[in-house]
Amino acid sequence: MYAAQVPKGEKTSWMTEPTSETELLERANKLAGLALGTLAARLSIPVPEDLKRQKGWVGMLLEKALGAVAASRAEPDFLQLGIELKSLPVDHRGRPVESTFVCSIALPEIADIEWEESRAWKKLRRVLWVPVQGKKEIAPADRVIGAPLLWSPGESERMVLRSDWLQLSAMIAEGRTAEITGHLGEALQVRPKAARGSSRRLAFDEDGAIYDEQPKGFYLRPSFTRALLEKHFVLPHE
DNA sequence: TATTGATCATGC
DNA sequence: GCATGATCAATA
Repeated sequence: MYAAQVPKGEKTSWMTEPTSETELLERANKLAGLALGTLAARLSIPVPEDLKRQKGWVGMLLEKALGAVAASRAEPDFLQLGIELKSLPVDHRGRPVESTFVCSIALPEIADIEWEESRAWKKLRRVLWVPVQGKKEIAPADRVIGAPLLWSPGESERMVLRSDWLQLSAMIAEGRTAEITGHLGEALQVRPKAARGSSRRLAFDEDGAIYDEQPKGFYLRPSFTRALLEKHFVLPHE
């Protein structure tokens, strides 16, 4: 049915990994202006009424539409290209309405890792941001996809990210994870990341004693993603 | 109302 | 259980 409306060759291209940045960007540009319901119909993917029980639905949909390989791994979505795909929920002014999850924190190993070798940096060194209307008032099917941004942090952004990461990972390495809250970090913060409150993983305190604590992850604050969008797009003030 | 802490689905 | 994809919802 919908297949007849798809130009020849395009349907299969959605299923394969893009081989260049240009190809990825071309695909992403074609999605701009589309409602999620329209895209989902093309891919024969059911659309949920809301995202309460399918919080990652938008991200998964974009992955399929752009040809990312669906697999769990602590590497960028487009491995060959070294590019991470991130959907970014925005309000009517184009401002992010949520923080952006970056990566989980491997407590035992973070002590001996350099920033340049960190999971966080590997994910953030090159990101394809795809803004999507993200206000709850708009049903998922009606949310419109925005213009994509292929981004790498600039010098000042790198400094801020590195500084936050250094501070937070040092605290973890010193066994001071109990002192870490979401208040810390200018751009990068540490927050819980788990399937349930009872999830536990190994950690150690200042005396080196091992104990269980809630799994945590790095998140990008909305102020940071807002600034990077404003740097590349003209967004309304107010 | 902005932000932090809690939570949901899926795959291996 | 832990990685991926995130948003929900209580609270400051």
